[in-house]
Amino acid sequence: MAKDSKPVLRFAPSPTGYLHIGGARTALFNWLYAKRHGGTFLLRIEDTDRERSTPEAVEAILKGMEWLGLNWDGQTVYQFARAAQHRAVAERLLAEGKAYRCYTTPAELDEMRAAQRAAGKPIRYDGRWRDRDPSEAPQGAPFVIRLKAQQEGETIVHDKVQGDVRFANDQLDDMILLRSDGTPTYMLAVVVDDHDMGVTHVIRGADHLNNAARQLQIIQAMGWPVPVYAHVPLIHGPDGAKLSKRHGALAVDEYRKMGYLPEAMRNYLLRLGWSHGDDEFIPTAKAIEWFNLENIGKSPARFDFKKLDNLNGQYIRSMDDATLADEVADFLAHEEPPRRLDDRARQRLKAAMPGLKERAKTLIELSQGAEFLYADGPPTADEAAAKMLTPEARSILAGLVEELSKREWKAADLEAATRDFAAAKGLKLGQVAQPLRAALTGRTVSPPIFEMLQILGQEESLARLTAYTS
RNA sequence: GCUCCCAUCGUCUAGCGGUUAGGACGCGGCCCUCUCAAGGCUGAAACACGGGUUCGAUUCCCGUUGGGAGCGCCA
Repeated sequence: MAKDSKPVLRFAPSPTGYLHIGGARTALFNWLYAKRHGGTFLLRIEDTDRERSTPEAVEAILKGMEWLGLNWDGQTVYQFARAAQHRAVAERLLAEGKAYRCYTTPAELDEMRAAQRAAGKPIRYDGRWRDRDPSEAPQGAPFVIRLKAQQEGETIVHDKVQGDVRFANDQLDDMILLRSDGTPTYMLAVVVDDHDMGVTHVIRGADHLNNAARQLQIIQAMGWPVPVYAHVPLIHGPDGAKLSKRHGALAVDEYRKMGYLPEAMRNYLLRLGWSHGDDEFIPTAKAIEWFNLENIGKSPARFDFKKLDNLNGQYIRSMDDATLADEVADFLAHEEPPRRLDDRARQRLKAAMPGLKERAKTLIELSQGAEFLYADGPPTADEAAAKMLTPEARSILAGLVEELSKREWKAADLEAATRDFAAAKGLKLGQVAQPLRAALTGRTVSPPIFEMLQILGQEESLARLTAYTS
């Protein structure tokens, strides 16, 4: 990268499954770096595996990126569409004597690997066609094109996260560039695409570190500039093993359904493997300002829902009430089946939000905690609430309703009335407030009850309370 | 088997030769309190092991052990 030019980043998932949490973090790091340096963030779908790539997976990846707010620049590049360019590079390498045709059959390769395994030898292509004269080629037999890789010296990957990683060239075999059906392999395709797209920085999972050395050999053979590499350690499950569906390797869409906020996800993912001193709460603007490659940790991290929950709760609390109310309404509308809140429900939701939001870690908890606001009439009491509404409690409630009816329907007045009532009866406030809560909300847990009385209004509140006093 | 990477509280991490090893999540206690939260205070909790280098190692080097990734005509 020239000193004054802007970096070009890319996220290059293969559409063989949904966008999982590891891919999401890789995308986030690329996106942040591009934003930080005023660069470009591209998206390339690596769909050269025709067998396993699906349109559904492409859709899921695009949706996931959008939900996470990771917008990319320009058109999405589909790798398969660029096969001709990939092939041209292979042909050029062949013409220059930097690649060769290999006629080894899959069966022969299997046999070779089995023998190597049995002998405890490293498993790699033995180069049996590397130096053969083309005239020895079997007529009309299928062949692949292999890179005539450097065999001496070493290939060094200068990595921003891993440091200088050295590979002895005799450990790297002659990789396939073009398959026997003429289609390019991943190794060739990435290198050619990154070059053609002007990619200057490659931030990707550490599972590609070994590949980097091989890709470097192609880059060198072509005499192309080498991008800056940053191989990010993988994310592990809670048990330390590779992340799988068992733990956190869910589609990012699942996190949406679990009620997490995109910004909280970004914050959590960022802190998983990257740090900025003791900072934990890092809104996106700060993340863009602070993100760098130097502070990416070298060891794999485990996914922890508890911490995500906490962070999500912090974001919920920091949001303004109107936005959050819309967020909840939107979340409910996406449920199966969808639930639509009418205007009154929305107004109550917004009004109750200050009390609601500090009691929820996810949108699910938030919407459930507000359940009693959505519809009129006495809510169905849950088990604990029903148990609390004993005959004694009901008679206390009856007395309270009488006092409340005389007051102005304002939280402070209602609370004063209730306190007076409790004092007069020789009861603790809780002995009155809890039955009140149970009758009004159907729960034993709720936001401050006097505020809820005010939000529900006199008519609705009394309707709910008297349902238990007659 | 071969190559490569990693190793600080249970988890995420700060630390970049000399610190009472810091923060966050989670967990315990106290305070606040109409419930539950939130908030405040507080407690328990870590340098994997063995050799070096050094006046001095969590920090630098080597090894061991333990994790992980890769070794396809997959990406």
